[in-house]
Amino acid sequence: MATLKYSRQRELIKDFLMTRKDHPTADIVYRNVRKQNPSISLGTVYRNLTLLADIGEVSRLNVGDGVDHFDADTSPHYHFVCTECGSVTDLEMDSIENILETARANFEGHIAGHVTHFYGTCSNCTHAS
Amino acid sequence: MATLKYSRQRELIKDFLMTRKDHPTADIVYRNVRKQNPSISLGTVYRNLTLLADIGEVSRLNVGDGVDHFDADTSPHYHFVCTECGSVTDLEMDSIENILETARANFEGHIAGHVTHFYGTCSNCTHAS
DNA sequence: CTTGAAAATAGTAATCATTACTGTTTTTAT
DNA sequence: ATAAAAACAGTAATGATTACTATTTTCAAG
Repeated sequence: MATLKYSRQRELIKDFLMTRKDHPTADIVYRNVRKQNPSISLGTVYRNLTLLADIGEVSRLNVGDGVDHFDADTSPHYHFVCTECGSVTDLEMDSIENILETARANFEGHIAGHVTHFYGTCSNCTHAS
Repeated sequence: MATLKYSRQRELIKDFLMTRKDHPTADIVYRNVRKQNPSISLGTVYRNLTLLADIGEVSRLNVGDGVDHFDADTSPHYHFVCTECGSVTDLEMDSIENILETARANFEGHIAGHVTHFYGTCSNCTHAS
């Protein structure tokens, strides 16, 4: 039930997200998609981002800044958050999925996954003094 | 400047938090502290939790459920979030701080720390079918 | 022990991200 | 072509948190 129907708005949102390697918030998506479709509503952006996240076509990131970020790259990777400028970027690094074994070692219950992000000062902000 | 002055309310909040090993939200702190001081206001609870977090006497946890949790135990440790019941508990496990080295390996910038929490089904919810 | 400036409070209003609602428009299977 | 299901635009509502304000506490200095 609830068969998915085509929506131009959803396509625009997904397309925009794929052009970005930073991780925009719903509001940033909204402001950009409006350039192609000035009458799109913020609610539509939210609804579609949630829908896309639910069906696994995008992922929703919570990095503790009070706003959700969205990423069209759903492959497993890690993120860095700059505490100076607030930017959220991908981190090229080896897998740390072994931490799941560490966590499972003496836990009564089922550990399905983990949420990890790193924070500090990005190279831009480090050099900007 | 801004010398800290004693406050009975702040003491009640801190004391309550120390009695709990789960990680209550501001609202839960509020509802409990009211038992000792029925006239305390929610704003006071928020302000003091923020203040205590700022001076490092408690830590603020963001586990992605849209509400901040607070922990009187500021020593480094990890948390587990049950996706069934929403409970947030401590995880007895070895250090995974080595992931910082992994992350720093080829990153231009300064990685100061990481935020990690695990999720899944707690033992209660696993057994409850 | 007073006292007054700084800090904190209670209560309430405001903010901000997000979700819900509603009447209208699109999509698409038949 | 058509009509039920989805989606939409626009707007109202929600919920956590912060800001504001007049009043009360704290506490160092006289």
